[in-house]
Amino acid sequence: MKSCDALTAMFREQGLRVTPQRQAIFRLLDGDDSHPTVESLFDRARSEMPTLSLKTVYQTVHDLEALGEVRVLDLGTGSVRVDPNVEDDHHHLLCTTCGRVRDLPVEFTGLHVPIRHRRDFTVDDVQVIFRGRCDHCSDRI
Amino acid sequence: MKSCDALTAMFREQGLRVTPQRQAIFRLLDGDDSHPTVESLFDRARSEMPTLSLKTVYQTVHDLEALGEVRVLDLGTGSVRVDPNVEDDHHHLLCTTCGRVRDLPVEFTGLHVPIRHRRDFTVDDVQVIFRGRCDHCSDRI
DNA sequence: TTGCTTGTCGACAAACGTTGTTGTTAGTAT
DNA sequence: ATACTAACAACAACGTTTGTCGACAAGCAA
Repeated sequence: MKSCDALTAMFREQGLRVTPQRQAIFRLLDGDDSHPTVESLFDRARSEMPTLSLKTVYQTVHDLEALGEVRVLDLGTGSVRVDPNVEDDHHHLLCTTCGRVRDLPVEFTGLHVPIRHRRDFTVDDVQVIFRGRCDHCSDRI
Repeated sequence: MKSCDALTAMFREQGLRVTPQRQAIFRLLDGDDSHPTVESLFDRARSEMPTLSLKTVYQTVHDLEALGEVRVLDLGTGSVRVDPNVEDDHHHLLCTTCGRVRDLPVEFTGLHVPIRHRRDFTVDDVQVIFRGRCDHCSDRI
């Protein structure tokens, strides 16, 4: 994701307005590698801006996604997660116990659909999800 | 997934009762490689058993999952999908336009977490999702 | 069969994450 | 400063999934 200033310029350029609400969300996402849910972003933003609505957070996240500045992940945890890291190609480790997501900055080779199965299908994107348990959760069995 | 008869025996063995509703669901899932949603299973089952409730379908699907006879997939399409193919290790092709899911019966080599990222994490399962467009959807742009 | 026990059914409603609606506020360009 | 209009907060609705519960039916023993 670009810097808050760059996002501000980019939003203006697209005819999108830069409001205090949006700037707060920019700031929260900047450098956040915890893959927060929209709800948790909302909670954090609301502590400094109590009247903020959840809808606004969703809207801003969708705008950022449309501009390619964040990626919205659905890893089957019940709610989507916001990943501001769109610069580096990466995959994800998901702890099925606590739900935490970690980036896996590795590019796998050979990850393509064999020709005999590729027929009738155009691949845009490959996503690899490693499910398991982080040690924090393994310890507390 | 095993045959309807085998499932019947397996359910009884586990102390689960075999009802006409469950048998109808067994029959619908047997040989179905369309990765139906619970809702679509419900619709089809209801055409031959109008009083069936959606809850019963969910319950039966979860029972089948607990016995390891189906896999419940959440590919971020908004609803979970039932995959009766648990015999062959496989991944999935997902059409982001129509939502159709296709099996990809390929085993990728080299799909493991590099040592330096594996620390603090125990991997149980790897899932690869190829997103794109099936030709049926590419044609109708 | 009969009766008992226990798990299941189906109707209803609620939980959850997400999106639509609406009148009002406020960012932006002129 | 003004006008235009997108974005806001508040609220309600949506779709998917789960909880509750009385009535019922499957399975078992005799």
